[in-house]
Amino acid sequence: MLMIHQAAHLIEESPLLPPYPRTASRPVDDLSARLARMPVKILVQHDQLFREGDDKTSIYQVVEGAFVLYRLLPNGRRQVTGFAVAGDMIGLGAGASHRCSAEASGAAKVRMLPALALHRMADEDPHLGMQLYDAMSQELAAVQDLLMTVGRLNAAERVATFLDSLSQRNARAFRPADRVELPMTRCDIADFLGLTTETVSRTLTKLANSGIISRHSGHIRILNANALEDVAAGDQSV
Amino acid sequence: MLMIHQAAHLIEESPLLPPYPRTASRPVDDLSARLARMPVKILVQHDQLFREGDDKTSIYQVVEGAFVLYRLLPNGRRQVTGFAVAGDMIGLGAGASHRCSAEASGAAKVRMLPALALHRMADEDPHLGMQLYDAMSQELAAVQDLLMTVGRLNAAERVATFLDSLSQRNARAFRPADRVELPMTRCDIADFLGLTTETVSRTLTKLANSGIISRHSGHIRILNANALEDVAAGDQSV
DNA sequence: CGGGGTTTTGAAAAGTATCAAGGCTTGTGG
DNA sequence: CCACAAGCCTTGATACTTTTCAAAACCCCG
Repeated sequence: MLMIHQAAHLIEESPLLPPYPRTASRPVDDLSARLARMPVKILVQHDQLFREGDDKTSIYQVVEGAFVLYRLLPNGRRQVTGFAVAGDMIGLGAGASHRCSAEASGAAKVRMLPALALHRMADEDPHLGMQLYDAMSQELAAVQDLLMTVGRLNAAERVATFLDSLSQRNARAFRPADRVELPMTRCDIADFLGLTTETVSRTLTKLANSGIISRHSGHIRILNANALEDVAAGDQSV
Repeated sequence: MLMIHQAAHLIEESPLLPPYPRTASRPVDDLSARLARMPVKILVQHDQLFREGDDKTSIYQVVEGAFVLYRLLPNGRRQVTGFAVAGDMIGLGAGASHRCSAEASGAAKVRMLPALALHRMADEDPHLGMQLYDAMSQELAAVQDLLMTVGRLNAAERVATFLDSLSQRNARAFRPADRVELPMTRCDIADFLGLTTETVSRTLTKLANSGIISRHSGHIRILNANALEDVAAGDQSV
């Protein structure tokens, strides 16, 4: 059961802006200020913010935790389109209904802004439209990167690319680049990369056996970043 | 060699707005009027409007012909991100450089609008930003659809989905839905769907042998639309 | 300490890519 | 008008990658 919880908790501005698994949008300046005054909703693992096809009543900004954004086929197959972490916007887009589902991958907090409020803001602030344009451009770029990864890379290249992008995200946030947290399940990663959990697992095993990474619970460590990039680029096999 | 050709040729407003292979943007209202007064550039097959990484000096609207939008990996593998036909905008996006290459798949004409002019328009017209936001939202939706197709469908489902979407595009344009033009090469289709040309060809052969389609030069005919949708949905194999 | 879910591992099967060659189209030039 | 050349498309045989099915190992939490 979802709960609304009032709290004056400021969103820490995370300085990372990776080109990749980030499919959710980065905060839009004017929006951030407005959102800071909005109520916080608390979610537990597997709570859904919304589902594909739902009316777009609100947009959200992640305060804490991580979300998995995905679409489902009638037969149950799933494509994860992105992961959203603290600072990311979820639910932007001009349509009247959500084009994907958003689910908390663990305990999480979001701020919510009614879609109507966003429209009012757009009428009043002539710059907001261009800021939203900018945010969507970045989302588009991220999905195009993912499309290339899924459409043209083999399993090892996909997994290595994924780890490398997370590592680079850390570097941008001035965190150690060699420790990569994996808050999502193998299944989430597989559905993101267009693989099966077994293939993801096997590939991680091979990378570990090659001495390129080491596995630990909840995270992996990159032992040889150059080799990882070589694998991602297809210049080295595992 | 590319040539600039002045002509007062009005862009015919094509009524189609498919959710799918359309990755290029639909014209934005205020933009259309402005573009109608811009010069027309004439291109021949394989002429490139721009390449990935080029400075974004102009944006374009297709007047005639078709364009292939794609990204390349260092090793030459290619992912086609979309096809642009008459009426579509090419090159929209907030970044300073192009994120993909655009190549004419045959003789083509475009109108070009300098990027600076677009920025000036945005400053003057407060609605333009939201219209661009809208256009990018649609592009994003199209790429997400494609991502799902490439990441989670098998070869037969991908090809059937592709043909079905082209058919539906025709229906929306009040053209016969059973005749589907294929102005692009098998290679373009393969690079769009994340397959090889051989697999695309084999799949078309199977669909033809099943009596679902018939093949002709430059187009295919859909003989059994229901069966095609079943194949696309994975409810029927070929 | 136990139990459910996740992750890893193995063996076999299926699907797609690769390599190779032949056929078809289209446009060109004799 | 026909022959030819070049590129595109199709088809076949084979190899490889990834999935599928199955089971064991691991981990976290109560």
